[in-house]
Amino acid sequence: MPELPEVEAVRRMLERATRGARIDRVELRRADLRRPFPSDFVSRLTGHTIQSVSRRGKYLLAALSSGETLLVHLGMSGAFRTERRRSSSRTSPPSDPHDHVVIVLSSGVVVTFNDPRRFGLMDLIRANDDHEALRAMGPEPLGDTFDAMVLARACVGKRVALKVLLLDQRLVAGVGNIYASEALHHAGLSPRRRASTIATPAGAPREAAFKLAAAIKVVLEKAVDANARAYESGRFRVYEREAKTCPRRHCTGTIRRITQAGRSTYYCPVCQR
DNA sequence: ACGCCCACCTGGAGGC
DNA sequence: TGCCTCCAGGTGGGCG
Repeated sequence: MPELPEVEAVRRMLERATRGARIDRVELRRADLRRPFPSDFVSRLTGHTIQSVSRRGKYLLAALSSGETLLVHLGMSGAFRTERRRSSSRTSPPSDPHDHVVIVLSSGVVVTFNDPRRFGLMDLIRANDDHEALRAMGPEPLGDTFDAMVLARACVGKRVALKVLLLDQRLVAGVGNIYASEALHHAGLSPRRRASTIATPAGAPREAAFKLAAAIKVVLEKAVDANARAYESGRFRVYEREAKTCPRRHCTGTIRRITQAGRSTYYCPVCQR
């Protein structure tokens, strides 16, 4: 599930469910996800209040009253669910073998992190600089700091395919395999095109860079809105639509699936150049 | 520095 | 029914 729009939906849900509540109890069901939890993870959470839940790229950041921040990445299959604690029940709530972390809040809300593939990540940091991925992360695509100039400068001299570059979180934060395909289709650009071709050697944006920067914003904004209304938004223009007719008006192409850097890319060879 | 490959892990879908 | 293969929306380490 989780690229920027889905992570943003989770952020909104978590903020509503947890903001201002104190963490009364933390239950760790295993010692690691993709990496081990900090050894003092439980004690550094317990007793502190969740002040806000923000997002950076695909990471969630819960600011705690202790001054520390709980950092969460959902990986491929991570998900949170929240429920009210049933008062006086001594039996544990229904759980699944992939419920790895259970956080009980003073408000009576129980937040459970479930992650079958365990590609997720949880850590505690004091500042954003404490975490390598955050330090190196590119601009937020929906903010003012990301535009065609930034995109073009990052493309200078790069022989990688555009699609592959879009997955690099150091270029722009939060774009994943689905929205990379979607943005390229929206921009009318081939996913196989070398990144360097959208900028001049000096790093100035060509027409394609303006189109692509704008397309990234439009596609992600729409998905954020759609996710805010209903969780599984589900309608993509090219992703998982191999052999279907290209949805672009007046285009008669057929969507193709190719593999780039080991991942599926979907595109229309007719209208994406 | 760059670009490519693969490993990390489980589960679901589809073929035989 | 079962067994096998392939596929999955992310990351990062290691290699040439």
